Amino acid sequence: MIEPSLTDNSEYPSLLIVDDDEVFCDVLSKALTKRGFSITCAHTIDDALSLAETSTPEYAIVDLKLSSESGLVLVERLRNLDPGTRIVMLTGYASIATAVEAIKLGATHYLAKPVDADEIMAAFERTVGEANIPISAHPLSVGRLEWEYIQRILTENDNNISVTARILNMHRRTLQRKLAKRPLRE
Amino acid sequence: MIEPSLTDNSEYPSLLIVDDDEVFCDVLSKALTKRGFSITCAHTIDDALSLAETSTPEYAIVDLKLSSESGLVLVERLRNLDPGTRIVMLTGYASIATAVEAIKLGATHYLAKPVDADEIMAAFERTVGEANIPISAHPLSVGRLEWEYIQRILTENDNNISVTARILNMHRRTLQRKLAKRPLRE
DNA sequence: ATGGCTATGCGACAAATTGTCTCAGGTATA
DNA sequence: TATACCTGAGACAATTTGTCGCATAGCCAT
Repeated sequence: MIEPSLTDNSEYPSLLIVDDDEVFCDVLSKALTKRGFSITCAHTIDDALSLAETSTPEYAIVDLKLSSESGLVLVERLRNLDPGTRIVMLTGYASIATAVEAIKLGATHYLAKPVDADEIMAAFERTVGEANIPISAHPLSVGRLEWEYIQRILTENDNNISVTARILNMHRRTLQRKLAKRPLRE
Repeated sequence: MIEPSLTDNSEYPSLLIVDDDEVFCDVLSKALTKRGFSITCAHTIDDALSLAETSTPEYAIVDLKLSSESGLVLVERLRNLDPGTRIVMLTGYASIATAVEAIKLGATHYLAKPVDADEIMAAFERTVGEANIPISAHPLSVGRLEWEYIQRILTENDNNISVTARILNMHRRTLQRKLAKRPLRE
């Protein structure tokens, strides 16, 4: 738990980091402080919300997988508190399905870990249409395709693992194990 | 179920398919006609735009990779013509970056090929949050998805097993064995 | 509160699939 | 002919799945 910046009249823009990995929070916190932000950290959704209710941050970095809950709900809440908040979703378990959800919920951008502080900064600044997004030359590997597909069906089924396993005609234990692994890059 | 347009003289909702693969357009066109849409196809951005300017479609399916250009610009244009148009972006070269951009530009959803017609329908109806009417149409099993995907990449590479295995990041021996087996039913 | 139903996480072991290495052709091209 | 690809296939180890089982938790109706 980190102390909230009670006085928001700081000359630095406020930035809330929400990630259950404390080490990650610390490292990122330092890197962004150096870049001129006033950082606050939270490790759970509840903490993040109470901090945000006290003083809504101008920027937020939210991890998708917060222990048991999904950071997606937090994106929605933060945006309800202040539609002007710029939110970057960050995750080691990135998928197209969750990226789509995050953006629909109002996230400014969605990045896959590992990222460095500069990429995050760039993500905050980015607006639609300005960047020329390159279309990947190579199709997804079969492993990655499977991951994306699983994530999509899972999302469509409210993250219900049992239901998804049945739909996909795969053993629940197997699905469990696949989800526990990190997605392949590329 | 999707309701027919009130303004259009047709009793069926209009749907514009934009993909440079003519075969794909034809197949999809038939499948969606059967499901009660009034289909128009275009293979280039320019064609799509002039068609859309004449009569803006209620729904659109846009491929990301249109020969040289990016389907992303088309999403933007279609939305400018009519913000009510529901657009699903479809692609064989999916990536998180383009998915994020597509949604920001106003696409309703973003799907990686292969998909079947029912999944596209579901995508049109899908809104944020979750829990829509879980349409019984069960999606492909992972095995089936993989099979279709492999077949597509294989065809794109002139049936060269070695090349395909490399692209798919899988061992040639494994691909060999997968191909030796039958196409999965279901 | 109790039972019924379902979802979930995870250990353990067998069954199946993959990765790896190998060899033996086949085909094209310089 | 030498070189550089492709291909199918055998053998064996390394991994991944399928199948159990069990304990816990939430929800709902009795």
